[in-house]
Amino acid sequence: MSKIKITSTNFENKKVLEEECSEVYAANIIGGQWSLVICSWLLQGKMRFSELNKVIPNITERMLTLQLRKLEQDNIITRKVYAEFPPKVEYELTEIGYELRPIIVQMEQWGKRHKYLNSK
Amino acid sequence: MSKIKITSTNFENKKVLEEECSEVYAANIIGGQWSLVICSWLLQGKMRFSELNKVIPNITERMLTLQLRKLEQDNIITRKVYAEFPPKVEYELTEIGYELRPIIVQMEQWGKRHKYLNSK
DNA sequence: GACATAACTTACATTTTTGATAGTACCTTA
DNA sequence: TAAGGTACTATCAAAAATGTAAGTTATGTC
Repeated sequence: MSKIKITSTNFENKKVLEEECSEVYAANIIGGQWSLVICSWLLQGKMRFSELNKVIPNITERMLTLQLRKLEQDNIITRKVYAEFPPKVEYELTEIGYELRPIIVQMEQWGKRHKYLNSK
Repeated sequence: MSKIKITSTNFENKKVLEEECSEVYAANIIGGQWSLVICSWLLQGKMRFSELNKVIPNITERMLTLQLRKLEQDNIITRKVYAEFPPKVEYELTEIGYELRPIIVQMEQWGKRHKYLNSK
């Protein structure tokens, strides 16, 4: 996360692929280890940092911060800071963020089916 | 790829998440850097190793092999070896593999829309 | 003045993924 | 006998992602 060297072959490969395949472009945006869980929760409405931290098992504050920053950079979520004490920050999906819903729903269904088939 | 330490925190986190979120489970299967491109091509029908190598820009034989092996392990593709010379190996999506189509299509559409919005 | 709280940062370590390069086995054709 | 095609493997190195643990900041409360 965050430190992609723009001189690396890996970066170059991703760039080329993203240009040619929009599905890879999408995957690179929502492909972080915790991105999908975060988005899933946010589909139900905005949440605070601490709430996300609570409902997502095992994520560290560091990783949560990193993923939220990336999602914000990619315009998937917005970040709203309240001038209160103690601090309060709310995260919410953007319009295009909410449009991830059908993808997430389908992935969930597919995942369930795949699990089921593999358990037979 | 391939060498996940089952004692690592990362492994544990993935396991727990996959159990709770089928969409994360799905993402872990199709989330490799090249998996989606491979699947996209295979949606059009079976292909040989060398054909995939040709149409996918910049992928190395090593990475192609690794990804194909993983997809095979996960029952997304089948591998058929012909007893010919020169060697001929064909890869084809399984039934559940073909069922990725709607996901891929939607990710592609979403990706395009996202790109468009971000360019404005 | 010590302590708590929410939302972070920072520095460092480990794990995981990807890349570069060279080599292998097998058979066929020149 | 040598060269060439196909589908790989093996080794080593680099880059990228994730995890651990300890701060930090700003302000209210006891």
